[in-house]
This record gives sequence, structure tokens and C-alpha cells, in this order.
Amino acid sequence: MQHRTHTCNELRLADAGREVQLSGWIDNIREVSGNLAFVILRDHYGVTQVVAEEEAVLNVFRSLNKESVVSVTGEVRERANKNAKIPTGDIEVVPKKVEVLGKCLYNALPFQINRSREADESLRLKYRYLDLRNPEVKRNIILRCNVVAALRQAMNEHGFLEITTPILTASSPEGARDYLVPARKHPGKFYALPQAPQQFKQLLMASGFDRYFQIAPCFRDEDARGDRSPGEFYQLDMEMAFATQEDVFAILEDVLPPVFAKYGTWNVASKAPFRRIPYREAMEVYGSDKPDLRIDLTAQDATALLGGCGFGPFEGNVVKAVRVSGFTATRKQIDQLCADVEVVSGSKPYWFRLDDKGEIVGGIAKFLQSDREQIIEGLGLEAGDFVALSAGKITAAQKTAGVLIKKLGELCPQHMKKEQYAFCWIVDFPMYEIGEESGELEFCHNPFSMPNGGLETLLKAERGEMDPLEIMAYQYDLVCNGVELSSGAVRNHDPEIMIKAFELVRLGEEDVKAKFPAMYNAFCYGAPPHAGIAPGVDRMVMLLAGEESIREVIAFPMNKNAQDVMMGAPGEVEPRQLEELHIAVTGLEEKADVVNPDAI
RNA sequence: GGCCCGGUAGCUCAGUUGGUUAGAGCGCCAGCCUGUCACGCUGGAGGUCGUGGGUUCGAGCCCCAUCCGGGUCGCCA
Repeated sequence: MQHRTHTCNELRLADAGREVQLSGWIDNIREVSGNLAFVILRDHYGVTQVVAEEEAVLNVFRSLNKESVVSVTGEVRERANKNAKIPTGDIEVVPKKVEVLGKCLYNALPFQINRSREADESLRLKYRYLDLRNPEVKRNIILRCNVVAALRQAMNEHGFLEITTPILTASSPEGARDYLVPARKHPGKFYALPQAPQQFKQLLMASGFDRYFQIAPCFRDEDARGDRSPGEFYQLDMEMAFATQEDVFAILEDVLPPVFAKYGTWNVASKAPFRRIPYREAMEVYGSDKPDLRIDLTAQDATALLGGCGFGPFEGNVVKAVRVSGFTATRKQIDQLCADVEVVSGSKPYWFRLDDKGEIVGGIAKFLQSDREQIIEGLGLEAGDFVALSAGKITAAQKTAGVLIKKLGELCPQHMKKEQYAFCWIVDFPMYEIGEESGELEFCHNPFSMPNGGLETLLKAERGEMDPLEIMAYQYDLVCNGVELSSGAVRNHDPEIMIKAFELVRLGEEDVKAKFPAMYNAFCYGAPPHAGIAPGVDRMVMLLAGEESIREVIAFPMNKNAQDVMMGAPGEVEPRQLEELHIAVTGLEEKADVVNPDAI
């Protein structure tokens, strides 16, 4: 039995007179009199108007709830009143036969389909299959398919092979929290879902593959954010042998802009090569390692100028200043800005203003009068400028300045060209840092990155000829519009350098072998220098769709608490299943009192 | 885990210093309407104000506890 001859977005005036069959969901029924009703039929492709004039046909539609699925067979007819808003607006279908394919049993839906985006998110996720019927919601998922297809094609054209890597693998000792899977055949042992195919792709390079990529699922058991899906997400994971940092940059600078240009909401403002900003410069000038270059505001160091002005919070601290022209906010708006910034950054910002006569007024003005001339000259101020200030230990002062820049950019259209994509690379990340808890030297990012200068640099640090904190790594981030799209690195493929890198943080060969046995062993059999990167697919699609929440570009996202309320995951399992897996669940009873007081 | 915001009709929300029978829009149901297209008009149903305590003559509103949702910080090699 045939289900349809055409989709609901297909018929035009030229089709008038044809006998057709359409199938889809009843989007709406408008009964305009006792013997005339307009039925809007909707499928994946669009909508078509069906007109019910015969009593028998009318009665079929009257008996159905909206969102029922029907198949309509009848003649295409030119409409008396056309609707220019829809592609099929010139015609309508007059049914001879209406077949009910799938009844909607409820006349009250959890939300109205065409307004589902207004509904509470948990309700949308519980009834995601209804939410996705909304063309506006579905559009993002279609966009995602197109973007993924375009990325695949571009990578293929650049000579990359798509190779899938295991989902059930070994737990990694560093990084995020793992998702664990009990191993039935190995009591007490666990697989882990990969946080990224990091080690596998490096092993592929050691295996002699030259250019690898994968649209790779990654699993990390960490808390969610607006731009971070809980549990799982996808990366365009790639790795290249015999490649430098610049080789990796060149690939993405070639692959991404056309995809952004074709599928994005805005124009691509960045031309290859994208701007490279050393990490320390980014922190110093933008107060962030993911600067939004659409904002033309920067922070300058004002420690020398303002540190001794007598204002308490500035004493003995680093002071950063953000100069903003044309910011004419009221006192109330400024207070709100400061409160917002404090909530996000954790420290309180300050401010003053240069009035039309060039006098320092407002905020902390009274502390600045004696050094007025130097301050105006030193900060390069002009009459009417607003100056936002942050103070604290260097990282806190930078971070607060970064939040100020971001918020001021949002408030000042003249300082932010919102509708474009601005890319940059953040390069020269430090290899090591002093751990906040341990107070000792630790890896800053991942231990797989090649230190800038290789073995020689590490040896210098070991001999005390240079500060290990000054060692940079060939580690880089790709940033677009203040969103960190990707991290990558030139990898450390040399066992000797790897051991030395570990020795600087009081580990050694045994630790390398214990933590990364496969990779270490593989590198001992001859490995090529290699480098790679892994742009986040969800985040790219989010930017392209212009969405604020990553959940809008995922077909079936989990909620903030990493639950799938539609499927009921995570859920309890049968005792028999646990038994097979040698798992005993304990420690739930004391919690039960808290969860359900009625149970006592 | 900390902090911020929220939870009132199927959905989105309003609800004044605490004071009659808790409202609106949309949706739903019924009736009317021969060209609608976010159809229109008339009428109707629909509420444990998240939950449990407390203060009060009286609580949607105030207090305490707790659950749930979102944002954010921690976290995310």
C-alpha cells in the first residue's frame, strides 16, 4: 500500500488538477462554517492546506485530535485565497479519501507544537519527540546533519581517513571523571567510555596512518553548562603525522571558514591565517584565554598608576583598567554591571568616569584626584570615557577584567560587532603551573604536549637554568566569538622527552608506563612527530545556529543533571543484572531518608 | 558542593502593605459562521498556588525545612 505520492512541501500551481496522496500530521484544523474546514497537514518537509467540504470528510477530521497522522488522497486545486507565506500557498488538496494512519489519543498536548520553544525545558525534553515536530526545533538538527556532512567531506578532501576507535576502553588516570562500565567476564574490573580518542589517535600515528579524523563521541562525567552537554558530546577529532602546529592550523583555517560561511547565521570576519595570541597576552589584554574578538575593548595594566592611590583594595594588588568610550550608563546600571561581574568573577570591580570637562568623577574618583594628570595620560583617557577597574592577585584581576570586557561589550553596541564570526588561536600555553592545592609544580594541561624547545628546555629547567613555569608547550586553542571551540597540541612522541617531562613533576618512567602503557610502548618502537586538534561539533553547530544553549543542537539532550527524563536514564536495573556483573549497590538507605521523608 | 533566579489552570505568565469566590493570553470542550491561513464571535470546563511545617483571626504572598528546574562558580588531562 502506497503512503504518499508527494511531500507536504512539494505541490505548486502547476500541479493543479493532479490526483495526489499526501501524508502527515494534522497541524491545525480551522472550521470556518458548519460545512467547510481547512486542515493544515505537516510532514518533515513543510505544510499543505487540505480543504474539507464533504460531510464524510469533515466528520473524519472532526473525530481526530490535532497531531494525528493521516493520509489524504484527492485533487490539487488552485486556492481561492492564496497564502504567500508558505511555498505551497497557491494550492490546496481536496480529499476524496482520508485514511487514519496514527491517531493522537490526547486532545491536550503538553505544549503547543509550534510554540514548544516557549515551554519549560524539562517538559520539552520529556516530550522531545513532540518538541522536534516544531520546524524551528527540527531546523537545528538538520543544520547539524549538514554541518557534519560538510566537515566529513572537507576532511576527506584533505586526505584524512575516518577511523572509528573503541567506545569500551580503559579508564584514563588523568582528566575528567570517567563513565565506567562493569566487565561481566572480569569480576571487579571496569571498562571506561573514552573522554576523547586521544590515545587511540596517537597510536594510529604510531601505526603509520598519516592523517586521521573522526566525528568522535566523547564521554565525561562532569557537570553541565549552557555550552557544555553533560555526559556526552562530539568532536571533530583529527591527528596528522609529520605535522607542525602551523600544519594543523592551516587545515582548520581551510576547513572551517567555508562551513561557517555556508551554514552560519553571520559572516566570517577572520581570514586565514587567524590571529595567534600567546596565552599570557590573552590573559593580560583580554582577561581571558577565550577572548571574544568581536569586542574592541581591552584591559591595560594600571598597577603602577593606581596601586598607590590610597584606595584600600588596590594596595599591594594588581590593578587592571578597561577604558570605554561612549558608555553613558546611569548609576543604577553601573551598580548592576558591577554586581553581575562580581557574581561571575568572584571579585568586586570598581569604576570612575571622565566627565565632559575632563574631571574625574564617580565611583572611586575621590582617591584619584591628586594624581589626576598622570592617570589621564597614563590610561590615555579622553573626556567622557568610562573606566572599569579590577584589582587583586594577578589572575583574579585579569579574570575580573575579562568579565568586565564581556559585559561592557554586551552593553555597548558600538564596541561589539555582534553579527560575525571572529576566530583566533591561543598559543604558547605554559607547560607547568603551581597547583593550588599541592603548591607544587604540576602539568598545566595534558602531559602529552611537546614542550617548546624539546628535551633541551626540560634539561635547562632541571639544571635550574630556567624557571619551569617559563616552559611553554606546543598547545593551542581555537576560539570563536569567546567560545573555546577546540584544544590541540603537537604531541610529545619521544619517550625520552616524555620521561623528562614527567620527572619535572616528580614522576618518572615507571609512572609514564603505568599511566599510558600502550602509548609509551608504541613510542618506544619508533613514532613520527605528530599533532592534532579536536573542534567540538556541538559547539560549532551552536555558534552556527546562533543558539545560547547547546541542548538546542542535540536531538536528544540530557538535562543539567545528566538525566534523560524521556527514557528514564539513568534507571535502576534488575538484581539479576547486578549479580551477573558482580555489583553490589550499597549506601543508599541513609540517603533514602533524605530523598523521601514519607518512606519512614 | 557554593551562590543567584524560578516553581500559581494543559502551556506561558500576572497576582498590590497578608484580607471577599486566585486572574489573563494561548490551548481544550460546546455552539455559531461558505474561504480560513496565529480565522472570527459566544459560552463552558479546568487550580492540593512544588511539598511539609510554622507565624497569624486570616498565607499564593511572611518565616523554617525540603524537593524540582535553569544559570553560574568549583569541575571539565
